[in-house]
Amino acid sequence: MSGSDSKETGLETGRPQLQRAATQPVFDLIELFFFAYRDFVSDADRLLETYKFGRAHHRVLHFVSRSPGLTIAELLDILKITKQSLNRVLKELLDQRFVEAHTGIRDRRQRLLFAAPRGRALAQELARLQSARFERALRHLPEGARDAAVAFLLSVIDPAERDRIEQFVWRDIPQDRSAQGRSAQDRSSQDRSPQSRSAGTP
Amino acid sequence: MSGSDSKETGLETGRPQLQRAATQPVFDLIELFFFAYRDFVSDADRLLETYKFGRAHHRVLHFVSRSPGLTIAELLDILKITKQSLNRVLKELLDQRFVEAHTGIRDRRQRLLFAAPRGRALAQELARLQSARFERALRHLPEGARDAAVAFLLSVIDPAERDRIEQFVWRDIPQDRSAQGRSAQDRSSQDRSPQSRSAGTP
DNA sequence: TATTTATGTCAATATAGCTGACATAATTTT
DNA sequence: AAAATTATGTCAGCTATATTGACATAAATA
Repeated sequence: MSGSDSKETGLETGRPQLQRAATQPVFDLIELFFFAYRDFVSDADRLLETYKFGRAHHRVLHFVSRSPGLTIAELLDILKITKQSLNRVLKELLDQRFVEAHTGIRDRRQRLLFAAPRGRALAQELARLQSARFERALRHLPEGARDAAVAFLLSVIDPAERDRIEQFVWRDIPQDRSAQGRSAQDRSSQDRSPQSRSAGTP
Repeated sequence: MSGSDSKETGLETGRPQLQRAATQPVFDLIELFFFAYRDFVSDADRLLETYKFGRAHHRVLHFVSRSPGLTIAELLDILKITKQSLNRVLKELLDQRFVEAHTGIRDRRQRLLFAAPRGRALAQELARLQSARFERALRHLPEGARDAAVAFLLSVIDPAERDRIEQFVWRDIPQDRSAQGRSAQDRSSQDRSPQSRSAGTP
């Protein structure tokens, strides 16, 4: 499995990148991804502290806010945690009225989750903070950097998840107030790279 | 959201961006970053399980392996955790001989950390796994996607940290065996950081 | 010599996750 | 209608990762 590669580099020889790629780890991407993510979450962390909330609360609040009417099962599927883990933080968000749950209409077993006003406000502020970091980053990057970043991140995601996530991220949100965004066509217009889309690859 | 783009994006114009940026969160980047990172770490997680190690072990092993002779203080500075937190995992890595510590020569209070053979092997395998994800991603992206990703991630990092990290990531590694190599794009070769090392950083 | 530095360690606490077992109500199947 | 399945909740206990605070020791420095 591992080992195997030990001496052969093909790097010094100035070989084409492809070959090197296959043998030499891309340390820079690995490390930059780590550092970038660490700083990315730190913005929100600081604000959350003032509410005595953690990252788990943030994630729940974010996705509930982004998807009014989300069910527990859907949320679990997005977060990929157990219901016991979810329940702890969700309960706090419910108790403190950052989130509301309404019994499902079609299926009364379900609980449809909605961000309450204060939850919406907090979610918005958190998103604003994190957006600011990206905006600052993009401001100094060349044209097309945003699309390139989107395409890259999307490609890093598990192919099996990619389509679902893509749909989630750019779907039309059944939102009531805050400005809405991106429809399918919207995207295709300014769209990202050619084959950046999806794993379709196969 | 970020939606609006096509028209008021400002990206194309190069400047007005400020306006949109300030008002509409870039939900896509926020969410894609979250999902991409989640999948990124999951590769390593699976392998680490078989050793009964966690992410904390991975990080320590990775940076020690990448920086033979790293001191405790330097490692703490990279990881941004407390020495108590570090000590728990480091002790396990030392006990199980994935990492070795040698008394410093210039300063005998210091412990210089090195990856032992098994540690080097594991670190390499972990890096290989994570690299594979990036390689797969880049394979389907247009020319220049790698540079764009690097530039993006770097820009997302706190400006205060950026130089130090940049130097860390692309410096020449005092490596003994495994083939070395700087990336294709090759930064203007910069060697050891001016102030990167040590906590000296005021 | 006195102080500072690099590191280690003990104890208590918090957060975020996990497994397993069991409970309840609502829906679906038979 | 009874039985099975589904959506959700909950109790209990465990783990991993992190924190703060206090204190200890050896080596380097002032």
